Order: sequence, then C-alpha cells, then structure tokens
Amino acid sequence: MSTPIKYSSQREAILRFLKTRKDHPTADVVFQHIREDIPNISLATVYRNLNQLAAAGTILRLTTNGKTDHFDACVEPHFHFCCRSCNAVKDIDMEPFPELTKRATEASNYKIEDVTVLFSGLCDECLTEK
Amino acid sequence: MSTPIKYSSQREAILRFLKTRKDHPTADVVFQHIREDIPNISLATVYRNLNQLAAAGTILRLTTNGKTDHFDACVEPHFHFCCRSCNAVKDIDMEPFPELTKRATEASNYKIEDVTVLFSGLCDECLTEK
DNA sequence: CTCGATAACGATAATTATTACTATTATCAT
DNA sequence: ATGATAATAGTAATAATTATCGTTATCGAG
Repeated sequence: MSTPIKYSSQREAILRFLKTRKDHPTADVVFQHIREDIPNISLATVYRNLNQLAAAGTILRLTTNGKTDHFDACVEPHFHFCCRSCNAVKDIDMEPFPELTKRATEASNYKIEDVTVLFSGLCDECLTEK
Repeated sequence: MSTPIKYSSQREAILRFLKTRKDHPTADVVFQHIREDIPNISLATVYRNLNQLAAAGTILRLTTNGKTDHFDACVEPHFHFCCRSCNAVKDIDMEPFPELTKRATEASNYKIEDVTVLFSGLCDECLTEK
C-alpha cells in the first residue's frame, strides 16, 4: 500500500546528527549543521526527511510554546521543558506516569494513543543571569 | 511601567464569544464569527486581542499538534485532547495532577511555572465514522 | 550488470499563519 | 472639552513550512 522507502545519504546524515544531540534542534538548526558535511543539501530535504522520520516513529516531533517545532531522536517516553525566556527545549529526567493515560482513557470516550507533557518556566541558564 | 489597557468593544466581543464556546476555536474561527456582529473587524485585531488576553492570563493559548493555536476562555487547570484525524481540540474532564509539577520541580533545577498535558488519538466522532 | 520504475533530491515558488506598519479613531483621566 | 495615547482597520511584510518540477539515485527484475 504505502510507497517503499529508499535509502538516502541525506536522511542518514540527518538521523545520525540528531542522535548526537541532546537539545532537540529545530529543522533550521539541523539544516545549518548538516550542510557542513553536505554543502548543497536543501532545506526542503531536511524538512521532508524530518517529517518522514517523525511519521515513521523513528524520531519525535516536539511542538512547543515557541513557533517552530523541535525534533528528538530519543523516542522513549519522557518529559520536556520549554523555557519561556530563551525557548530552549530540555529534558526532564523523571519516571513516566502511566497513570495519566489510564485516567484519561477512563474519563473520556476517545481513543487515547499518546500523551505529551510539556513543562514551562525558566531554565537554569536564564535563572542565573538574573 | 506597563502601558494601561483601554477598553475596546472588539476585545469584549472576542472574549464574550470565546466564553460561549467549549471547543477552543482558532484565531480565524474567532474572526469569522465576530465579523457577523462587527463586519469590518480586522483579522489583525483578533490576533492582537487574543495575544493580549492570553498574556494577561484571561484566556489560554493551546499549542497542539496541528499548526494553528487554539484559544480557551476557561483558565482553570484541565486537560486537552487533540484528534489526529480531524484536529479538533476537546476537553478531558478529570482531576488535576499536582503531583506532576511537584515531581518535575524535584527532578530539575528549572523554575517550573506551568504544565500542559495534551493527549492525542482519535475523538469520538472520528471513531464512529468507521 | 544493465535497465526501468520511482523515491528522493536541489532549487525555488507558493502557501499559510502571524506580526508589523501606518494613518485614523476611540478611550479616558485631567 | 481636550490632549495623550491605546486600539483599530487595512494592508504589507515576515517566517516557517510545503508544493512543484526537472534531475539524480536507489534498487529489484530480467
């Protein structure tokens, strides 16, 4: 049914780069870094592949308060924090909360497939610089 | 310090409309409805006032999987659900989870000010239509 | 190993949501 | 009433993302 996926070195580079980063870069940040290795890569290619990888569940798309999406190569369920000052997206290392999905399933007649928890406030760096 | 806020009938109409709706409309939906009462209202005015009301904490901005923000006149802490098929945003009526913010505060060195929980999956309507 | 179908590409145009700008109007304290 | 300025309508500009399109790369079948 679905069209077969062919290998591309660009996609491999994008995924490899994402895996080296803990800070959930945006499409443009990915683009800026990848072009150091592949100078003539197109921004559209970056978007196309990030979308495809996210659709396949290989990476995670993080929609935050900020206007642009961030991407995360870690697909294990975990929590994120978005700083309202610098818009950085960071991980919060705490145990998952299966209770949440369970109670939402009981409380609604929807098919709950996923839950995203996004904390916001001020990150460590923005806190110290007064 | 901050500039004083002056009354405007447009803003009042926007807020009044939002309060009649349980379904968290987007800026454009607000615009389309308000212009039935105020035919020459500008879309920019709708955006300006929604932003101002959200900044003041009078209404809530909901950033979802979909590309456009939704707005909610109910600022009491509660949970939302976004349908991956029709992109509708709906409430989920369940008890708040103070535990979440508490544990995030313990697990990080950030100043946690807020948390948004967004469930996703298929809504009741999309479930029934096959 | 060719070959052929087509997924993916680079480059760029188009689209979409949102914000900025500007001259005018409305609010409101004095 | 009047003056300072917040808010407006209308529109131009911006920013992020997606669509288009001619070309290139992948890869299974012969």
